Amino acid sequence: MTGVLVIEDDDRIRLALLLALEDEGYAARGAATAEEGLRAQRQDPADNVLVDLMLPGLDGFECIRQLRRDDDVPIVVISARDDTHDIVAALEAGADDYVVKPVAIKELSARLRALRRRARAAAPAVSVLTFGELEISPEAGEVRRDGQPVPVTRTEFRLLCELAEHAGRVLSRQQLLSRVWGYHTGDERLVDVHVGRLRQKIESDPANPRHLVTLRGLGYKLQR
Amino acid sequence: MTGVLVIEDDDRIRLALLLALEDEGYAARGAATAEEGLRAQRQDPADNVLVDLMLPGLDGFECIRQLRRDDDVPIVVISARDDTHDIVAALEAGADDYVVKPVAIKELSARLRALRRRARAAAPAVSVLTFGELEISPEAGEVRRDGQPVPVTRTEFRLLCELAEHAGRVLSRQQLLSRVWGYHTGDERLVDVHVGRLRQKIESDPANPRHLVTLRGLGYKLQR
DNA sequence: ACGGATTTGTCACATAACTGTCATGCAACC
DNA sequence: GGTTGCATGACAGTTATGTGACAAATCCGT
Repeated sequence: MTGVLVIEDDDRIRLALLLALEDEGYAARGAATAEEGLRAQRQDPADNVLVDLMLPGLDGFECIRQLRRDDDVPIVVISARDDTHDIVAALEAGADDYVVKPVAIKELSARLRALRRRARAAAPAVSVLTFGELEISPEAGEVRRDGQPVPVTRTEFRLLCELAEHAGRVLSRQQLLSRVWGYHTGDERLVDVHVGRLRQKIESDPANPRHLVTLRGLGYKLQR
Repeated sequence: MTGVLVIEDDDRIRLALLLALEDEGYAARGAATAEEGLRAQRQDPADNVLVDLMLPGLDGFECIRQLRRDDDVPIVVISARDDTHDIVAALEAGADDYVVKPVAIKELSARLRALRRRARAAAPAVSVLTFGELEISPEAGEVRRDGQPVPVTRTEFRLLCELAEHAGRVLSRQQLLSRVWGYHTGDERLVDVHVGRLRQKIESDPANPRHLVTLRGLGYKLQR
C-alpha cells in the first residue's frame, strides 16, 4: 500500500484529506506541525508527502527544504493561496507539485500517481559507505568485508553507522552514548566493549585496528 | 540549453508562450497540431513538451499517449479547462503536470524545472521482480518458485511485494505494518508471523532463509 | 442467508542472540 | 613508578525472534 503523510495544521482539513486519501486506497497519516511531520517522515518514510504552506512554527517552505535534505520523496504543496510567488518559491524549495485548496481528491490522487511514476524510475541504488575493504550500507542493514557479509548486531551496526557518518572525525564516548544509545548519562566503558566487539568482526587484526581507531582521551573514529 | 516543444493550435497563444519561454532561457519550438508535434519530437527530441488538450485532428490525450509510447519526456498539459475529469484523464494518459491557462510564465518555468529534476534515466518498468529462483509479478498477482506458481494469500502477497519493491533494503516492522496493513500502531509480532508463513512457502529451507532474511533488531529484507 | 474452507490475528512458549556489567591485565602517559 | 585510560573475556539478565495452536473474521459456492 502506498503511504501518504499529510502535514497540515487545520484539523478539519487534515482529517478530511486523510479520510479521502484512505478512500482512494492510500495509507494516510497526518501531522499538525512541520516538526511533527519531519519526525514522522524520518521514522517511517511515506511514499508521498502533502504539505500546507501556512504552518505554525516552522513554515511550509522550510519544511520542504528539510524534507528534501534527507529524502527524495515526492512532495505536493496544498495551499489556499493561488499566488505565483508562492508557487515558484515552493517548487524552488524542492516541492514537485502545487495545488490550490480546495482540490478534488481524484485530481490529487492522479497527481500523486503521476509523481510516483517519475520518482520510482529515478530510483534506488542502495548507498554504500566504503572504508578500504569495509563496506557499510545503512539501508541494507549490512556490513561487508572484502565483499563478504559480516554479521553485526543492532547496537554494533548503529555504532558503526554513527562513526561512518562522521568518517575521519573523533567522536567522544559521550557523543556515542547519546547518539547510539540515547543515554545522556551512563558508563562510558559500555562504548569500549562494543567497539571491541566490533573490531573483532571488522578488523583483520583487531589488536591493531586500521579503521576503527582509538584516540586516547578523546574517543574513537573510523577512517579509510 | 533546454529545449521545449509547444503543441498548441491557437497561433496567438503559441507565439506568446514561445516568446515567454525564450525569455526564460529556453530554446522553444512550436507545433500547431498533434501530428506535427509528434513528428518534431521524434526527429529532434525536446527536453520538455507542453501540450494543449483541444487540438484539431488528434486530440491532446491521444497526443500524450503517443508521445509516451516512445519517449519519457516530461509532459505538461496547458489547458483552458479547469476540470477534474480532464486533469485526471491527462495525467492518466501519461502527462506529468496540468496547468490552466492563462498561467504565469514564472510558474510554468518553475514547474518545468521541478519536472526535469525528476526526469528519469530511461528505465523500462519491469513487471516481474526476480530474486534467484523466485519470481514476483505484482501486476499478475503471482509468485513463482523455479517457474512453479506458489499459492500465497493476499496479505502474504502484499508483504512480499512491499519487500520486493525495496529489494535489498531493510524494512522495519513498523514500516511494514504501516505499508502493508495500513496500521500506524499495533503489534509488531504480526509481521513475524506472516514472514514466517511466507518463508514456509517461498524458501527451500524456511529455517535458513536465503531471500527473506531477518536483520535482528532492524527488521526484514528481501535479497537476491 | 448458510456452512465449510481459508485466511488472519493473537497468544504463549522455547530458544537463540544480544546487552550491559564487572574484573582483570596491559599500555600509554606524566 | 604511579596513575590513568583502554582492551578483553566471562557471565547472567534481557530481548528478539520463530513457531505451533487456536479463535475470530472473511471468503465463497450454494
